[in-house]
Parts: sequence; structure tokens; C-alpha cells
Amino acid sequence: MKCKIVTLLHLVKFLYRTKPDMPGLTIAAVERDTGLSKDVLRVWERRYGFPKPDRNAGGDRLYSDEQVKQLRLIKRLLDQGHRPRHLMGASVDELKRLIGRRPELTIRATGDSDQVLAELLDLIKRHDVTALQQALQHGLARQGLQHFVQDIIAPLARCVGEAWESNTLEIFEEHLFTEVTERLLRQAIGALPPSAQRPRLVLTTVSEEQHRLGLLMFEALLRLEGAECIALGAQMPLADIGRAISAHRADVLALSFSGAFPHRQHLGLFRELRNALPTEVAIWAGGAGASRLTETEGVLVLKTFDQGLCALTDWRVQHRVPGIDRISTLHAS
Amino acid sequence: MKCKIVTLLHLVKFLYRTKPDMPGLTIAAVERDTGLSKDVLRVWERRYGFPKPDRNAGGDRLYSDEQVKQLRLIKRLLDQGHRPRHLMGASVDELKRLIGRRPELTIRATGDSDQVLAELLDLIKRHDVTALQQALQHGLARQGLQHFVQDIIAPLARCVGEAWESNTLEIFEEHLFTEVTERLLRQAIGALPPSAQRPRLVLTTVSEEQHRLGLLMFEALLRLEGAECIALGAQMPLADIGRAISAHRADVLALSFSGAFPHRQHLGLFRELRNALPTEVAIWAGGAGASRLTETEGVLVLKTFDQGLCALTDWRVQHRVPGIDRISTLHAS
DNA sequence: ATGACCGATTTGTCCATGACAAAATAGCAA
DNA sequence: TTGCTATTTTGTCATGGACAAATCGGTCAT
Repeated sequence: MKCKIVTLLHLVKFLYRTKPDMPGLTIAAVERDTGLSKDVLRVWERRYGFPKPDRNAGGDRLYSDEQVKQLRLIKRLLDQGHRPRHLMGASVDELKRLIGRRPELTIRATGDSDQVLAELLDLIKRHDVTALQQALQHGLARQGLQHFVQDIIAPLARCVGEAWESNTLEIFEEHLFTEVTERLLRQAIGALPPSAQRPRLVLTTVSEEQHRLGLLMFEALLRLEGAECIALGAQMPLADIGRAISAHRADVLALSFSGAFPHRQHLGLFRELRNALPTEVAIWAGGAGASRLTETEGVLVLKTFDQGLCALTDWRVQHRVPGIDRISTLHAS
Repeated sequence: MKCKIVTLLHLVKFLYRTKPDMPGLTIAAVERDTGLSKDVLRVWERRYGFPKPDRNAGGDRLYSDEQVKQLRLIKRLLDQGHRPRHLMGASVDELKRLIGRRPELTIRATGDSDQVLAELLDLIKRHDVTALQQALQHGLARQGLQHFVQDIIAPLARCVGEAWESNTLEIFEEHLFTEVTERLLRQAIGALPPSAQRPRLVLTTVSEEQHRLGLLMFEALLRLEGAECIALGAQMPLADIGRAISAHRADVLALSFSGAFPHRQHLGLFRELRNALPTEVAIWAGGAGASRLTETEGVLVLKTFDQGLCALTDWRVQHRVPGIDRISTLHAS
């Protein structure tokens, strides 16, 4: 008898789950899929009447696939500088047209070495992992690590980012590129001789920031200059950054910010950081999102890799540490 | 005159920023530092009267460092299975005592090969990057990739996770271990010959899950068995997982879940996934957090690497694909 | 004693609405 | 045009209520 009741309960639960659960995503699911916070989703509905999701029996919002699609596109347009007011209620097609209207970096890339970029981008779009891997490896072997990073990987990463923004690249294609490149760079860095020359840098990103490709590229360049890099991966909480710096007795904290970084509160972040670290520790902020960061007392904003390398030599001049002697290291190897 | 006004404004702003902004962290900062959502922080304050942060002029919460410390510890204890009611209002010391009271996996590790683990853990705690790197490389060369992953890296990762939970390891130490290991594994995987044998697997994690070490370990084992792996990194939104699977015409979707994965909604997640993918695509869920996942229709939960390898051979038997012939590949190489 | 079951409690998430400050824009004077 | 101010836009935070899923405690049959 009780057994029957159990079965019945399971059945009811099953029906409940599969029927009215289907038609939409909860607000939490939408937050994770679109990157728009629950607060924003609710306040938009209140202000603009969009998105206006269905409700389940309990009154919870249930967003349709269509709405989620629109919200995704809107998020991208917002990151590109559009304002919410002008995007609300636009259909998927209209939004796509808006996204497509921006300057096509991919097409513009028809210069000398830009031919290479276009080809690589094409490989990504064709999902040909092996070919992509081989092409990159070939580029690395041909150009050497430094030029490979500065002239191929960095522009390619920019292209990929922009292609993603303009909706011509899927997220998983971007992830695939990132994965292959990370693997290659890590391999290349691993092949370098260990360098124990000042300054000693801790490389990481703050909690909200998960992109680490820029960090890896910068590490490659720094290692080539003989600096000692301690890579801590991404997403380090502020308090732990402080502890890491003192545990490793680092000279410099190097942070990377991607273009997607929510730069609204970055000034407060900088102040918090600067306050948590001893003054003799330098703070460098770089990455694709650095161009949108404001320079602050005690935080050096590096907008290009060249500026980063300059900062390195500057640091060495100020602290009377000689750079590596390329000739002697060459002979020694 | 106007110039003076500007200066004055800046000064006022500066004073305002540096003075009353100091004493605490905003609720957003605490959310990011502790992993406790704003909703939870507020509802705890309402229910238990803890944490009771100060307020700034605008009435916003400002949490003290002490409170953040307590909240961090509480979060860890919650992940270990404690209930909020019993933890509220406990001092930092009491919480630490609670955390310390769990079985010491590190000390228990005094067996035969466990000696090695203890030594590696010690290297991590001494922040000796170079030595750690060398020791791991040595282990890899000695044992071969498969045994290295199964007998050293996997147990070590478990040890590190548990050491972190029991407060004997800092976050940045854990990150350092992850980074070094990732680098090593990627290098080892890169050295393997490309394999184009069915099944073709897409490896990734869902949006909330950022741990990828498990994924990497599994990839190494799969590649050794000749399976074709497409690694997409971590944090792939559900909708894009579907698109990636069809774009790559994959046979299997392999997901990794860490112990820290918020398993509250994982059943809904599975259902959503299963519904988004064609039925002929298998879904495998593994990782340290898999033990807490419930088996669902159409989703295979793999609690160990061995189970994972079993799943692979099972798949091959069912689809009449032969495994790799180790002897002939050996001769061919 | 073990395990299934049921009511009571705990707990996380969601909702509605109001408020405010930072950022962006428009307007206006020099 | 440039430099400054007034206005709008926009994201975030606060409060307090509600609910459903998870958990806990006790009961009863095996």
C-alpha cells in the first residue's frame, strides 16, 4: 500500500516536473545564461515592460527562449556601448542588424600579415581543431615566442573577441580558440629556462574576471625578459591577493582585465587593493579592458604589451636591477 | 575661478572616498569574496541577527573584515554539511575549531605512495614553485601519464581540496597548485599523437562551475585510450553546449563538477540539458562533486576515473567501435 | 535495531516596491 | 568648439513578505 503511494508521489512529481516546468527558464537560469543580474532583469521589466516573462503557479518568472535570445543580444550591445532605453522591445532581427552594423574588423584585415589572421579565424569557424593547432604551432616555430605573441596571438584574440561581439562567432568557437591557444602558450612557457631574476611578479585576475589568455601572453613576454613570474590563475579574491603577495615576497602585482570586465566599480577596487598592499609593491593593470580603466594613484594602467615591457625596464632602472644579458644567456644555453 | 571649483570638488570627492568608504566592504564585495549571495546575507541578518554590518550614510551595508572572515569560514562549514542555524554568531576561533575537527586526510596519508603526496603538499605550502614543478615532472616521467594522473595528481588534488576546506591551505596556494598542474598536464597531452577515433567527446563545465583540473585529467586518460577529445574549457552556457555538440558532431558530452558545485539545482540542470540534446548523444557527469549528484534518466554519473574508462569501453562495445590496439600503435610509433 | 513514512522546522530563493548615487546626456555659456 | 551645470538614465541596494525544497525528529511496521 505504502509502496503504491510512493509510486504515485513519484509520478505526480514527474508530471509536475516535465509539464509546467518546460515552457521557460527561471530568473536564475537567465542570469547565468545572459550575464544580466536578477535585479536588472526585474527593474527592466518594471521600467520598460520588457522582458515580460510568463509566470508559473507560484508567481515566479519563466522566460521564453525567444526572450533569452533577445536578452543575450542586448547584453552584447550594452557591452558595446549602447544604452538600454534604445534597445528595449526590439526584435531579434532588429538587434542582430544593430550588431552587424559595426565596423567589420575581420574584413578590414586584408593587409600583409593580416592575411594570416583571416585564415586562422577561418580555421576556428570550420571547427578544425587539428589544423588550427598545427597552424599556430607553425607560426610559433617560425616567428619565435615574442613576435608570435605580439603579432599573431594578441591580434587574433582581439579579432576573436570582436567577431564574437558582432555575432559572427559562437561562444564555443571562442572557447575552443582560447583552449588551443592556452595550451600552446603554456607549452611554450614551460620550455623556457627557469628565470629567477627580479622583479618577481604575481600574475592573476580579480574575482569577477575569468579571462586568462591576456595574463598568459604577458607572462610569456615577461619570462622572455628574464622576470620571475608566479602565475596564480584567475579569480583571486582581494584578501588572498594580499596574502599571496607577502607569501611570495613579490615586487609587482600584475592584474589582467578583459574587455567584458564590468568597469563600473573598478576605481573602488583599485583603492581597496592599493590599501591592502604595502606601498613598495607595484600594481600593474593590463589587458584588453585596460583602455577603459582610469589611472589611479598607485596603480599603473598598461594599455599595450609594449607599455608593459616598458614598465618592466622602468622598474629595473628604478631598483637598479640589470635586465638579462641576451648574449651571455645565449652562450650559456 | 572655475579651476578652483574643480579642484575643490575633486578634493571633496577624495576625502569622501577615502574616509567613510574605508571601514567596510559593500554587500557586493562580500558576495564576491565569500560566495554567499546578497539574498542570503540579507536574510541571515533578518533571521539570525548575524552578520550585523555597519551602514554608510545612504543606509548601505558595510561589512567589517572580522565579519567577512567569519562568513568565509561559515561558507566552508556549510559546504561540509553543517547547518547555518548552528554556526551563526560563533566567533572566528570557534569556527576554526569546528573546521579543524574533521578527519585529517593529510596526516592519514602515511602509506606507501602517500609519502609522496605528503611531500608534494609540503612543497605547495612552502611556495616553492620550481621544486614543485620539478617534482611533478619527475613523477610524470617515472610513472607514465596514466598512473601519474590516477595515482598522483588525482589524490593530490583531493588532498589539496581537503586541506583547503580544513583551513590548512590558502586559496592562493591552491591556485598555484592548480596552475602548475594544469600546465604540466596540458604539456603532456600536447605531446600525445592526435587521435581521431570514436567516440568524439566534448569536454566542458556548466556556467557555475569553474574548476577544470578534473576535466583535464579525464581528457588525458581519454586521449590515452585513443578517443577524440574536444576541450572547450570551463563555464559553457547551456544553449551553447547544444550548439557545440552539433557543430562538432560529438558522440558524448562530458561534464565535470567540483565538490564546491552548488548541487541544489543540479537535477533541473540535467533535465534541461537532456532535453536540449539529441538522444543519441550520451551525457557523462564526473568530477569530485559527482558523488553528490543523483543519477537521472539519460545522464550517466561517473564517480571515479575508472568508471569513466568503463563508460568509454561500454560505449565502444555498444557502438561496435574497437578500442585502440596498443601493440600496433606501439610499433607504429 | 532498521528503515519507511509523516509532520514540523529550516533555509535558500524569489517577489514587489521604493530609494538613491553614479554615469550619461542634453543644455547652455564662454 | 570647449567647459560647466542640470537633467535623465540606469544599476544597485533596502525592506519585508512568501513559498517550496531540503532537512530533521519522531512514529510505526518489519
